Order: sequence, then structure tokens, then C-alpha cells
Amino acid sequence: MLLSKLFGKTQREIPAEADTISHQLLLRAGMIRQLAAGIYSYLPLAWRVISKIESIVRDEMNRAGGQELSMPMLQPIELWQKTGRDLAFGKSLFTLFDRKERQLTLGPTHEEVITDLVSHNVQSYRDLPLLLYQIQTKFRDEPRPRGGLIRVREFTMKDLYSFDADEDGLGQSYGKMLDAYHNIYKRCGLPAILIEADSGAIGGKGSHEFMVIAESGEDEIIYCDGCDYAANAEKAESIKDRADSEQPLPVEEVATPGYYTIEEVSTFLGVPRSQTLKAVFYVADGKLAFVVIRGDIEVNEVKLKNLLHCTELRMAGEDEAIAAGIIAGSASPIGLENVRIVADESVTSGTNFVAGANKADTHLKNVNYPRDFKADIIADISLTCSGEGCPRCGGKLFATQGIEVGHVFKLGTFLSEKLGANYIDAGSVSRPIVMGCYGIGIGRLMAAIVELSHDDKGIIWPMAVAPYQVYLCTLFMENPEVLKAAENLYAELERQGLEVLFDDRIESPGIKFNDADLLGIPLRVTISPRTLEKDSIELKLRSEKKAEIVPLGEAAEIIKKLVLTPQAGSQLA
RNA sequence: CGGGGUGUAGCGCAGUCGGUUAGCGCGCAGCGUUUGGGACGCUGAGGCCGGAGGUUCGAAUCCUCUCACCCCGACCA
Repeated sequence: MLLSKLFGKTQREIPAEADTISHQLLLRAGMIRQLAAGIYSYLPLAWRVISKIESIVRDEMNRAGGQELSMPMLQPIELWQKTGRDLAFGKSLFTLFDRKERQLTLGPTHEEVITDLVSHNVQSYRDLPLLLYQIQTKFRDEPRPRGGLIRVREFTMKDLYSFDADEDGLGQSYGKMLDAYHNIYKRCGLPAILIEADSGAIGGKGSHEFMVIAESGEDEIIYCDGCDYAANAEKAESIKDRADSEQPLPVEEVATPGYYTIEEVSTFLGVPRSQTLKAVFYVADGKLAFVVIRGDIEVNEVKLKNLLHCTELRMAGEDEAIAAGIIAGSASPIGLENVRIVADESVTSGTNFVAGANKADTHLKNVNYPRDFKADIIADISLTCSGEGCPRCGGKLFATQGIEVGHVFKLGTFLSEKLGANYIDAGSVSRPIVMGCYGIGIGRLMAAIVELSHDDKGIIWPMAVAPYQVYLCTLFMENPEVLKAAENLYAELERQGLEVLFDDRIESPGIKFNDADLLGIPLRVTISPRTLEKDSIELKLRSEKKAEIVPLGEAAEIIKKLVLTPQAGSQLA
């Protein structure tokens, strides 16, 4: 490809709208262009990277036994109503009406469609297991797109669905996918780690995410330094320090005029925050829930949402709390009636707590569970923080930010049951098919690569996904010898099947080198009067500082060898 | 949806107590001189100043409404 003809211009200045590295670099390299919030065009260079990632993904899916197909993006809303997931996705569904006023949605994912499809094509256990996938555009009306390609509203996704006869089969399919995913990230040069995850709107009973550690990531990862435990903060469990255990004392009322927050009350009364109980009010699908948790611990709303099996969860307004008979600032689970009380396990890890008295400017000392109050539900609904104990080995937990580059779910049978996807087992009994689903966002994967593989000059593409393998950089093109040598080498490399971006522009060396660095092509080949004096060319890997001079006659062969070295050019190797 | 911010040329910005024909840098086109890490000179093209309404002799500038985009949060795969 001639750079002079390439669609897409590099930019020297950073566009004001971009503040994550990958967004800035992809824009400056002229690879993407935003059309609306979370909606992007992919220019030729970006599209080549996307295609290469897709090829790797496709290859690994096929190797794992997957069969590629294509399903509609336009989906009747009725299908979603059957599974109830229209509510789970809520406003994230892009919906539209056809001319007959029938409501459709632009597919945010394809469990419904594929389960329906499979229900018509699978009858017997002999048809299972089955791995079906597609690589296709998804639409999700995100509340807030962000970070360039990190979170968008229209994106290409590889989604594979597994269908098995039983849990064991699902386990095997799941295992195959985990292996395939590891291969994909490795081939893309991404050091992705597997962590435990919440299954969110997709539903199901088990889920893992593949993460790459990056500051610009949206997710918080909790990991242990002693063992291999790692989980999304939404899901992570931990061992919290116990508050000191004492003999339970009788409940005592104390005046706390003007002290409302945990911080104020604990300071005023001279007790540690871990010896207080905090009350937080939520509205779950319209019903008030009173949450009690130790004062030094925060509520994990994802855990709470899962516990309450609700589709909408929000903090209650003060007026809603008052309407339920709660005194804000001195709220208490003690003596509260007609309100669902949810307690975190932490209420059992201490004694003689300070809690609200449900009476203005008053708190209670020496509150003990379950002596003084009952909870309708008691469970782990706590947020895990850095520094707490690992639930597996007791080691110390740490927190870091990560980008989710893949998510896999054990769905089980809830979708197949609702959509009638059954099979006949060997004993002629009809059973629901056991499902799993496995997704990778292709564009986000590209952004994650840039996020992890760049320097202050620009992108550093790993060879396997680079838009071109070789950047043929000519200095002083107007010199006929340079022109001739470059054209010959270009032709030779193309003949060898290498992907070459030929910078045939008449520009100063500085511009050419800077553009080469920005675009991040893994191998740069420079031809100039200076190299030709010695009948040679210069080779430089984008990931390396040093350049190397090689004889013109051997150039093509050496270049080919470098290109075929898989880790060439990657900062991640 | 709550909080904050920004909309002026392809990109980055100035101009905003109302006052000629809306500027600067980069980029773009032409000519010339240069050039192994973003050269220089000259010439030139490119703007419904996000949109609508209002105030005024006069609005990029003041007022009202509105739209879009970004960031934080909520939310989210």
C-alpha cells in the first residue's frame, strides 16, 4: 500500500475529546473517527487490525470445534419478553418499530435468537454438544459511552454459544473456551488474566472475565498476592477484620445531638467505625429495603441486587425513607416494622455496636445481633477493598484497574427452559439444553492492545495484529536511486506476500519517522542516499531503540524472517 | 438520571464588559529554497462562531430555550 494513497491522515495534536491513551493514539493515527457518542467509523488501518483480530478469534473458535453462522441483528421484542431479559437490559436495548408498529430491538447479544434457532434444530442428545458462533455488530444503548473504543454503543463482537446435555458437558465446553480465549490473547500479545465475575444482565450461575491490567480500565480487580484468587470487585469476597469481641452489654440510649454520619457518631462516642452499624436504604423494584452493614464497610450494590433478585436497584430518597418511618441520621433496624431488613454478614462479626435509635439525635450503644434485631435476609453484600484477607488462602488482597476483554458465562437452563430448547436423552426423557455463552469485543480488544503497547511516540503493534508488517520509509524520494531501490524492494516484499506500507511521500525525514512511530508498524525499513552509499538499508523494530544496517541484497530475506518471528515488534513479548 | 465542563476552519486554540471585512498556530493547495527525527519564505483556499428565538441602529459577544460532545458518578457485558 502506498502511504500517499492511504485514506486517513495522521494528526500532530491530540484531539480535545480524548483523554485515554488508546483513544488519543487511534485518533492521531487517523484510524478511527467518532460519528456520535459511542459510535465510530473504522478507517482502513483500524479495519485491517480488526480483521486480523477477527481472523485469530475465528481460527481459535474453529479449532475449539465452533461452527460459524450469522444471525439477525433485528430481533422481535417478543422474543426478549419471553425470557424477561427485555427488563434486565432495560434502556440499554435500542428499540424501533416497523411499518406495522411491531416493536423490534437491535440485538445487544444473541442468546434469545440462538436458543430459538437451536430449539428447532436439536432434538436428541446425539445432536449435542454444539458450539455455534458469529462475529457481528452489537448494539447497546449504554448510559455513558467512554474512553474511545473502550465502551461504545455499536461494536463488533464474537459471541459463541455452547449447548450441552448436562452440567458436565457445559464444564467441558467452558473449559474449551477458556483455553481458546487464552490462545487468542496470547496471539494478540495481550497479557490477559482470568478472574471471577458477576453475570449481570446476561444471567446464569457462573461467570469469568478476562482482564488486562490498565489504568484506563473501568473495572476494579481484586487479587491475592498469596494465591491465584482474582475477582471483579463486583463479585469479590474477602475476610474482614473482626471487631473486638466483648461480653454483650445491655442496650443503652445515648444522646448524639447533631451527629449523623458514621464518622461523626464514632468520633463523638469514641468508638471505632468498625464498632458501629450503618443503615443504607435502597429501593428494589419499587420496594424499600433497609440495609444494615458494619460502619467501616461499604455496600456492594451488585451483590445486593443479585440477592434481592431485582432488575432495578437505587438508593432511596430521604422522603421515601421518612415515609417508611425511618429517622435519617439515626436510622435503626431495631423496632422497625413493615420494612424488609437486609443485613450484611459483618453484623455478626462484632459485639456491642453503636446503631441508630430511630429517634432524632439519639443512638443506641451495645446493640448485638441477633439479640436486638432480626434481619429478613443475612448475606455477604459487602464491598471488598484492598488490604482485606483473601477468602481462599487468607493472604492479602490488592486492587487494580482493568479492561474487560472477554466474558464467559455458564448460563445453565434458564433460557432453554423459557424458549423450549429441549432434547431427548438416551432414556427418552425430554430435558432442557444446558447453555453457556462466551463473548469478546473486537474493537475493545484493539483498544486494549494500544493501551498496553505504546510509547510517547505512538502505537507499537504486535506483529500478529499490525495493520501492515513493514513500514518502507524512503528519505529523499526525489533521488532516482532511492526511488528505484525502494520500488524494487517494495515489489520484492509484496511478491513474498509481506504486508508493506510504502511511505512514498516527498516529506522531510522527521515527518516520516514520526508518522512511522505513530502508526506503530512493527518493522521499519529505511532507504536513503546514505544507506545506498553502502549498498544497504536500515532495519528498525518499532519496539527497539536500535537500528541495524543490512546489505540491500539480503534485505528481503532478513525482513521476511523478522516478520515471521511472531513476537517481533511487540512491547508485550 | 445527578454533578462539572466544552461547542469559533480538518486539528489545537484566541476573540466574549456588544462596534469595521472573525483571528493565530498546525494541517491543506501552488511556487521556490531546504531536509537522517515534525525546515523556511511567498501566495492562496477553507467559517450559516452548535441550533432556534429574543434584546439592539448593530450580536461570536447580552437574554431565553434547545441540541451535541467530553469528564466524574449512577448504570452497564
